[in-house]
Amino acid sequence: MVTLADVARRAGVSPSTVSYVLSGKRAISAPTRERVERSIRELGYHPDLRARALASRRSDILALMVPLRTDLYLPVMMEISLAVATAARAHGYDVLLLTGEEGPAGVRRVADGVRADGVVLMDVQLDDARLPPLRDLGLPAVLIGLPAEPAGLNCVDLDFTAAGSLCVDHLARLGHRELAVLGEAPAVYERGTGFAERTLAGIRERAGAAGMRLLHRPCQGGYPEVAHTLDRILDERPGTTAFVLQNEHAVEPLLSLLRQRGRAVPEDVSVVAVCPDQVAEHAPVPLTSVSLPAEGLGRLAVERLVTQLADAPGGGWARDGVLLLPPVLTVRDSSGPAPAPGPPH
Amino acid sequence: MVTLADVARRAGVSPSTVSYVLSGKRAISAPTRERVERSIRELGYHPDLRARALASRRSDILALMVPLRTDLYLPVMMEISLAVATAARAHGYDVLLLTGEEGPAGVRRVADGVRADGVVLMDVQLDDARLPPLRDLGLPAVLIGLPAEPAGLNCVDLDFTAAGSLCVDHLARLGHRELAVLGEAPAVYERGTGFAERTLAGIRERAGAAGMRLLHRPCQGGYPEVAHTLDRILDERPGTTAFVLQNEHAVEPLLSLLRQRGRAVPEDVSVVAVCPDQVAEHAPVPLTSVSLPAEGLGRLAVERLVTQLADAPGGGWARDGVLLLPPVLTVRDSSGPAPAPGPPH
DNA sequence: CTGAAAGCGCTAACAC
DNA sequence: GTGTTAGCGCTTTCAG
Repeated sequence: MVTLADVARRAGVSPSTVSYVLSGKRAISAPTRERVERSIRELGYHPDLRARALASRRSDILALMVPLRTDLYLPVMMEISLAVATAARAHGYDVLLLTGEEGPAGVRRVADGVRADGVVLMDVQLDDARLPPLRDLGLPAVLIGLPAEPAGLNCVDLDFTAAGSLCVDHLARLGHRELAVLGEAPAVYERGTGFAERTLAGIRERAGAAGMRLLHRPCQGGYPEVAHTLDRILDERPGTTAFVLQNEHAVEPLLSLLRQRGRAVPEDVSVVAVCPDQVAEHAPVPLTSVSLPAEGLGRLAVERLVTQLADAPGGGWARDGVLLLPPVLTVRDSSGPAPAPGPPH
Repeated sequence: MVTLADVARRAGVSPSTVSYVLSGKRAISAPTRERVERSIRELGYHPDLRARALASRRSDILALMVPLRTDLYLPVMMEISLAVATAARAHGYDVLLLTGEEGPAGVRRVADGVRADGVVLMDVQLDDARLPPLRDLGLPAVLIGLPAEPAGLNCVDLDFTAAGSLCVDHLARLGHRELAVLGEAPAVYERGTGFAERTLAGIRERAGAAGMRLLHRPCQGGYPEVAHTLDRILDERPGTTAFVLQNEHAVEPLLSLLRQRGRAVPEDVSVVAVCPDQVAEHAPVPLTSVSLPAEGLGRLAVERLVTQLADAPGGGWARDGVLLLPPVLTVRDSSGPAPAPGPPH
């Protein structure tokens, strides 16, 4: 293995000079730099990142903790992960992949072993067990999601409350008065995943303001489950003309089933979803939707973390607090004017 | 930060003794070990992994290179990634996440900087640009997928050829004589992704042996594309009674469209897919399928890599060559006896 | 069974 | 503008 000392010897300079040429942390005369660079090239030298990490006390590694659940919509998680990896590379960092399975212990492992300079946490629960160790250990972190008590934490997320409101606004303007929400799986609510409830809150608030009737039913993905839930809804509120949808697993089934039940989209009922654009675009009926900006969230998380690391090398705390991205609604083919009131189906 | 030296001092032993207690690499008397362990506990000592990596010349990190493509079925990739992460942890390794975007340069980065002890490569192309650096640098590696020239490489994959054959066997036994293959997107074939062609080869071979007529059409996912391809197929071969399907993005559209075209599954046409079980189970009609063992592949890859690292610390080469998992077909609701020959639809 | 000491390869004061 | 040198915290010979 070629070491920095080898390079220095061959260039006839001291090791520190080579180091400084590499880091740019002090001025080097042109001829010296030239010789060092030639030496590096000729020897095919590459710095040993482990040694650098030890000596400099920074590993240039960011840890990313991704959920390990099957009831979540994997593509979104994957997209965020890849965005994090890509953004991290763009800032000179590598990414260490931790599974949510590890929980708080994973956070400790990383902090105690000094494996990473900071951590990005995905799938943050309202009362997330990983937060206490994070605070105790002072590990620089950014959360994707919003816990119940975000004080002193650096969080980024979609403004789900506003997203919910936006969906309702759109439907209200189209004249809809009877709204049904096909929610996330019950497990998601029980677990205390904030986004589901925030979306609902936004929907509720705006539906109330607009004088709409509202029915909310949690719903697991899959045909049988959606069929059951849909039938209950239509039974209870036959006049329902609009659906808001948050569970990506329910998109296909819902559209399919509505057609089977003889309700045309968007002529008879409108459907609006909160989901990734890709899902909305590729649905049987392209969906009017508020997009879930997976890529943006990942990139943003990294940028905030990198900033934090630069500002306070060695464990500074969040300076920016919570950042909620404003939702954007794209009108596609699944929403239209409420049908003229007539005899129930 | 608590260091090993602190622990040693407090326990009244030498640093090396503490190190040996930790590594178990030499016998330690019970009382000594006891004092060291107490000292560790009381001080809350955790070894600095960077220092350990430098001194021991192993980082206990595995690199994982995941594709960064949108035309691939992300859930499979995600599942493999998580399986790799989980398996790696079970063997005491952390996982570094690299994106395929980095290509050969990524492999070099890891090897040159000694960031990881080995690497797992996903989405391997027939003529993969990452393989030359891998061979040159002697970085221990396992590929998930099968390149054109696997000599000297450690590869794991599903036996896609056998998977194709298995699908055809099943359909042949049910009496089908006219078979259509809805293939992967054209881009996938062009790129030289081996699995698509291997599946097709298996299908071709067996269909020939069984005297079946066979039509293959590449097909991108999405409703419009599948609709177009399906119509072409039915136009060209109205007597088609069986479909084999490999592109997960085409599952929903195909089933939907068949229904729209008045062909009942499985009464009029049978559909068999090569896809993850989860996709097969959650389709509108649960699909008879050969499962894509994402989790198994990930775990297997890690196990082989770990073995390789243990056998030849510091860059040993593959010892086991190629391992292809035998395919397993699960009969669900989408396949049935060929309909009695009658007038075309 | 235990200790002393020489590194691992790089960084960053501290000198000049 | 450059060199000297003491670490970073752990592992691992070599001695005993």
